[in-house]
This record gives sequence, C-alpha cells and structure tokens, in this order.
Amino acid sequence: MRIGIIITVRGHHHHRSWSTQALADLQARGLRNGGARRAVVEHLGAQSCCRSAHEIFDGIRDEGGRVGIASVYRALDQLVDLRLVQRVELGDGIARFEPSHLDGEHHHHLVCDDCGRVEPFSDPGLEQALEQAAKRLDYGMRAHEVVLHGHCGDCRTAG
Amino acid sequence: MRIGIIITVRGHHHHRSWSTQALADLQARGLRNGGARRAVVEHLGAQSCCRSAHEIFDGIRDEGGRVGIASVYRALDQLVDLRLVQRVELGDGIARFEPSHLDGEHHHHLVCDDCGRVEPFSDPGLEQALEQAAKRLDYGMRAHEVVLHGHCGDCRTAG
DNA sequence: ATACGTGCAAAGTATTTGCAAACGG
DNA sequence: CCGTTTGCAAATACTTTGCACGTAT
Repeated sequence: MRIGIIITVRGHHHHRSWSTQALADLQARGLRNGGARRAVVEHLGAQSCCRSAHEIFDGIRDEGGRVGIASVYRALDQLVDLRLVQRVELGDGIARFEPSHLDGEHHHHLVCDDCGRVEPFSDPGLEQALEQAAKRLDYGMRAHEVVLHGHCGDCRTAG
Repeated sequence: MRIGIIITVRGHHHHRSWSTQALADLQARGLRNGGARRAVVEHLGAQSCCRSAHEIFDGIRDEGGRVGIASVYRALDQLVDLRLVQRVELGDGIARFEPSHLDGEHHHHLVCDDCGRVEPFSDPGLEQALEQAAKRLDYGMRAHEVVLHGHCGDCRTAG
C-alpha cells in the first residue's frame, strides 16, 4: 500500500512548480514515475543551487527515502537529456546538477579557490553578452555555463 | 556587408614563448626541470586548445617521450597551482588543460552536444561583461570559464 | 651529495553497467 | 500482465598516492 501525503510548499513557490512541471513532462513522454526518479526530481526542486549526485543521494536518504546511488545517476542522466536539469562542472572533478531555469531564475556560479564555497549569481549584462556572442558565432546555443574563480569575502578577510 | 580585417600575429611564436616563460618561471621558483614536467609544458605549449591528461600523455609518448601518467597529473597540478595552466571542464567529466593566456590569447569553448567537438572562440564583449560582473559582485576574480553548449555546423547540416 | 622528480603499481573516487526482482499503468 | 524502473554489486574511468630509484643543481 502506498500512502501519499502531499505536503505544501513553504515559501519557494517556483521550486514546486519546477518539480511538478518536470514530473508532468516525464509522464507526458510515457515515462513511469517510480520512487527513485520522483525523489530525485523533488529533492532537486527544493535546492537553491547545484548539488552533486552524492549530495542528492544523501539528501534523499536523510529525508527517509531509500534509493540506490545508481538510480540517482540514471535519473540525472535522463533529466539532463530531456533538458530538465542542467549539469554543471565547477573545476573540482565533481559533476553537479540543478533545475534548468529557462526563465528568470537562471544563474551562474562563483567558486572560492581557497575554501571551495560555491555561490550562485546572476547578471543580466552577462546574459546579454552571451546571447550576442552565440549569435555572432552562429552556433546553435542550447545551454551555457559560466564559472568565476576567485576568493570569497570570508577568505579575503582571513587571508 | 561587413568587412573584417584580420591581422595575423606571426606564426606560433607565442606558443613557444609560453613554454619558455613557464619553464623559466618554474626554475625561478627553485623547481628543477626534469624530463616529465618539461615534456608536459612543451607539449601543452604546442597545442591550440585544451587537452585532457590522457591526450597529453599519449601525445608525449607519440613524440617519443617516455613519461608516466602520474607525472603528467602531478605536473598539471603544479602548473595549475602556479596559474601557468588553466583547468577546463566542459561537461563530459574529463578535465582538460591549456596554457593560461593572460594576454590577448584568452579564449573560451564551444561544445557540440551531438558529436562532442570542442572549438575555441573569443569575444571581447563577453570578456568585458565578465569583468564588469566580477567587479559588481566584488569577488576577487582570478580566473573564469565560459562554456557554450549547442550543435556545431556539421551536426546542424546533418541533422 | 642531497633534495626534488619520476615511474610503476596499488589505492581511491566518481560514475556506469548487468541483472533479477519490484513496480506502474 | 508486460515493459519500465530500481537496488545491489561488480565493473569501469579518471585521478591520486606510496615508494624505491633516478637526476638536476
């Protein structure tokens, strides 16, 4: 037996909306909604920035879900293929994932080379420059990724 | 119509110059110049775009050098630490490396999600937008990386 | 001479795959 | 029911480390 309890979303309205949209999208493509993939989608939708496969795995377990790490990777692969999730690599050899924000939610990443901290940022001027560059190059741009490396405020103060 | 005047900088002069500069820099820091690290520097200096550790390893072997893969990784680590080499991750889980072009040589990457082809590109407007964003965010930017994903000309024609 | 550098092989991580059992529609 | 999805464990891919020997200065 399966008991479904729908817990309402606190605050971040658009997050739920991404999860819902993504799950509907999967269903529309004839894919089934088993526990693992659903858990990955819902967990990702509740995050504010990118997460590694292991973080997602641990996160789901902490919330009481029981999934295999392989299923997490498989779900992420599919979601990336369907463009529902964006894969992000920040230079430490670990792949991270976050919902594809096609709308205004789109952001990029600052990485502190001292402490490893990752922060999201967004910059309209940068987005515009990216669009223009892609247009000039005549490249069918489907996604883009910007990573700025440097030293975060804490480390600069400390150092 | 737009007429572009392309002024060529002579041959691959700057490549050699990067290798020379990098080797001198290493020496100035009291590091010795054994065979492996020198081979990595010289090989990298002769490339026009980023290369993976294995590509570098194979490349050196093909040229007759005999190095261990571990030494290639160790050399790359040091070079990255010294900011002589930039590490680049393009989304396929393989780290690539290229000379740090602090000068006008600086470029970014286009990745074809169909065939995996990697092409370098540069765009002054984009560089400017990056500088401005970093300034506005007050982040001590030391490096940055932009990856555009899409479909290259060949794949778009074929598809 | 003496640290530093190197190669090999073994060890670590991150990720993928094979397969039988569980499950969704 | 039947094909998809899942979990486990084994396999793979990339990268790092331990250690004895080589080598630049």
